[in-house]
Amino acid sequence: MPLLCEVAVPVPLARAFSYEVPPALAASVRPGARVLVEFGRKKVLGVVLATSEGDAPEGVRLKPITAVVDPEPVLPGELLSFLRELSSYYFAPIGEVLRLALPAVEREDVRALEAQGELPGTLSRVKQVGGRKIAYARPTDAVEEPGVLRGQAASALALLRANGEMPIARLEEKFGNARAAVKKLASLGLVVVEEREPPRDAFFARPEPKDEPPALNEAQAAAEARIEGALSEAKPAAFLLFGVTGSGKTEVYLRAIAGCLARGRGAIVMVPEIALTPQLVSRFRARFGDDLAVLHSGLSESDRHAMWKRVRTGAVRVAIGARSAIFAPVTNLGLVLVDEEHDGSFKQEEGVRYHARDMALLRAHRASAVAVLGSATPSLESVQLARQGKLVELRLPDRAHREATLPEVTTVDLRRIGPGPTGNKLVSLPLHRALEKSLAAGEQAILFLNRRGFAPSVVCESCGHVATCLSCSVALTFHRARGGRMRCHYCDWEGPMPAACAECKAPSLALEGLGTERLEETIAEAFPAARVARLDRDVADGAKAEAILAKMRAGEIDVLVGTQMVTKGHDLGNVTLVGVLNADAALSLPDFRASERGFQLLVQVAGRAGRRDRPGRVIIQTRNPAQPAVQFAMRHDVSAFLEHELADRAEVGYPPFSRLSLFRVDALDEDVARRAAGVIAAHAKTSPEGQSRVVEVLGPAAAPLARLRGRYRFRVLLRSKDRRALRAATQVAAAAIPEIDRRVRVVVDMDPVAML
DNA sequence: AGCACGCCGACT
DNA sequence: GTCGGCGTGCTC
Repeated sequence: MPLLCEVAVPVPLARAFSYEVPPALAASVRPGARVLVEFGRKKVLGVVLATSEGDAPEGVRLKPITAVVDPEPVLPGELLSFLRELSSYYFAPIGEVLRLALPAVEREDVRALEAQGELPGTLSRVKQVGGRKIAYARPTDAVEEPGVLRGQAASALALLRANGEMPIARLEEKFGNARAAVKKLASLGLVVVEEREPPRDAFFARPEPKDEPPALNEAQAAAEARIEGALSEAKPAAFLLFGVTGSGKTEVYLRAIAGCLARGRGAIVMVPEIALTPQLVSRFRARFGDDLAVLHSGLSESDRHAMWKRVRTGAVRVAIGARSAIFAPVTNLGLVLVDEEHDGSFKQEEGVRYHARDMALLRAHRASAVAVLGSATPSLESVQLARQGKLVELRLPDRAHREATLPEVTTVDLRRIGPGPTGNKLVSLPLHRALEKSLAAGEQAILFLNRRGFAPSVVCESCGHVATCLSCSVALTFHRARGGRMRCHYCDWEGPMPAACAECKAPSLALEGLGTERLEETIAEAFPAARVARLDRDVADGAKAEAILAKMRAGEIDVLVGTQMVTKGHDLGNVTLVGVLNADAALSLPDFRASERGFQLLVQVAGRAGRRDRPGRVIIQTRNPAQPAVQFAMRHDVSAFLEHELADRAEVGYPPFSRLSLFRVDALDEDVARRAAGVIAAHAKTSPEGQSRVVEVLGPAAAPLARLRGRYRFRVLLRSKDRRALRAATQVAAAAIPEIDRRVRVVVDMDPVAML
C-alpha cells in the first residue's frame, strides 16, 4: 500500500489535500515538516499534517510530494495539533492558521531545493532569511602572562572583560585592527570566537544587570505556592490571578517562570499589544538574562526567524510577546502566562480571529502546562470560569507597598457643572482648579480623552448637517495638522475642509466637540507656564510613544494629554492628578461589553494617579455619575462591579452566560449584502439547533457601523448556552457561504469581542 | 487565494 | 476576424 500524506496548503480552503509520498522521501515526510507540492499547476509550500498508509480515495489521482524543505519538522507535534484544533474551533482554513505560526524559510534550504533541480519560480515570494552569522568574541577565564599583550590587543581584551562579550564588528568600530587582535587573543586562549545568529534586537541592545528577587508579601507567597504546587504535579492547571494595581503580579509571574525553568520546562508570557515596553522587557531580562525571546512587531524577518529558531531549539526557553506569542514553538511547555488578561488586544480582529487568552488555556491544557491569567480587572469570562471551578482564583488584595494609598476619585456631573476659565465644557471648573493646584505643587497630571484629532465633528450651523465620510457611515474628524484636514478614523480617508456645507451650501461650517489635539492646545493656552504634551496615535506610533512616556517619567512634561495610550504607561513619575474628560464616550457604545470595558479603562487610568508617598486624585467627568461603572470605579470596588455586571449579563443572557458566534457580511451593494445575510440566517435557523431554539438566531441586522470603506455591513448573531449546539449551528450556517454571491464577503467570528 | 476555462465587446 | 473583459469552478 502506498504511503499517503495530508498536506495543508496556503490557500483559504478549510481542508487539507492528500499527496503520495515517494519511497525516497518516506523518512523525512513527517507531520510538521514543510514540503514542496504541485497544487493546481503551481508549486507551493505546504505543511505535512499527517501520514497514513492507504489508497487514494474514490477516483482522485494523487500527485507526489515534490520535495521536503525542512530536514527536521519545523513545527513540534504539540504545536501542530494545537493549531489544527484552533483552526477547527475558529472555522479558519488550516493553511492560514499555519501561516501564523510558521517561520520564514532559510535561504540555505531554498538553495538545496534549487540544487535538486526544483527551481520554483513561485517560491520566490516566500519569506526567506539568510543564514548570516555574526562572530562574537568572549573572554575566557585564562589570565595572560604579564607584558605579552600590547596596544589594541590589550585594550580590546580589557573592553571584552568589562562587557562580557561583544561582536567582533563592534570591536572594530573602536579598534581598526580588532580582527587581528582577536585572532591573537584567541591563539593565546584568552578569548573564544563564536559564530552565532544574534537576536539583533533593540530589546537586547545592552546587557541587563541581574536583579535580586525581592521578598514576597503574604498574598504573593501564597499565590506562588499554589502555582509551584501545580507546576510540580505536571498536570494541567489554570489560575486567575486577581491582583489590584500595584499588588506585585509581575513578581509572581517571575517566580512562576523561574519555577517552571527549574523543572526544565519552557514558558510563554503574553502581554497586551502596547504593554511590551523596554521597562517590562528589562524586568524579565534582569531575571532570566538571555534565556528570553522577545517577539514583537518591530522585528525584522530575520530577527523573527532567529528568535523563532532559538525558541524551537530550546536555546531560549521563555518567549514573551503580544497575542501571537501563543504560537511560540516552546518545547516542553510548562507555563503560559497572560498578563492583563481582560485586554481586548488578545483577540485578533482580522484574518484568523482567535482569542489568545482562550487559546492560552487550550494550549496549556493540552501540554499539561499551567496557565495563569492575571488582571486587576478580570474579564467576566474569567471570573465566571473561576466560579465554575475551571480556574483557581488567587487574590493579591493589597498594594505591594503598604504605604501606597488608593487615589481619591470624584466625579463631575457634566450636566450640572459648567466650564472653567477656558470656556470648554469638557474642561470643567473643578478639573481646571485641580490642574492649577497640581501644577503649583510641581506635580504632573494626565488628561485622558478617548478622541483623536481637533474636533470630532464638522457641523453646518445653518442646516445642522454633519460632514460624514463618503465610504463609511461615520462623522469626519477635523485635524488641525497640515493646515486643517478632515479625516475618517475608520478608512483613513483624508481631505481638505470644504468652505461650505455639502448639503445646503451655506458657508457656515463649525467645529464641534473636543479631541486630544484641541485639548492639548486649550490646556497649553490656559496654563502657559506648563509643559503640555500629547500622546495618541497621531503623534506617536510605537517607539515614539515610549519616548514621550520616558519624558514624562523624567519629569520633562507637566500635563500629558492623550487617548488609551496614556493608560498603559507604568511608573509615570510624579502624577498626582488624572482627569477623565468624558467617561461616557466609552460607556455608551452600542456593545453589551461597553460597561465592562469602560470600567476597566477607568480603573486603569485611575491607577496612574498617586505615588508611594503622595496620594493621587482622579476626576471622572460624566453626564451620568450614577452609572455603575463610574460608581464602582469611584469606590475602587472591582469585586462589587464584577458582581453587578455578572448579574446584568445573566439577565440579558449574554456572555459569559451564553456563547456567541457572529457572521459579518459585507458587500459594495447594500441589497446584495442584506440578501446574503438573510441566507446565512435562514441556514442557521434550519439547523436542528436553530429549530429547537437551543441556538438563537439574531438578525440579520445592519451592523452598528452600517457602512465601512464603501461596503455595506450586516450581521447575523448566533447565541446559545450550549457551546456544542452553537458550534453545530455555526457550522450549518457557514456551509452556506460557498453558495453566496462572490461579491459578498462573509467572515465567521467565534466568541466575538468587538461587536461593531 | 490563484489560475484556468469560457462566452460577449472594441481593436489591429 | 482576434485580444481581452471578469463570471464560475477547481485545486489531492
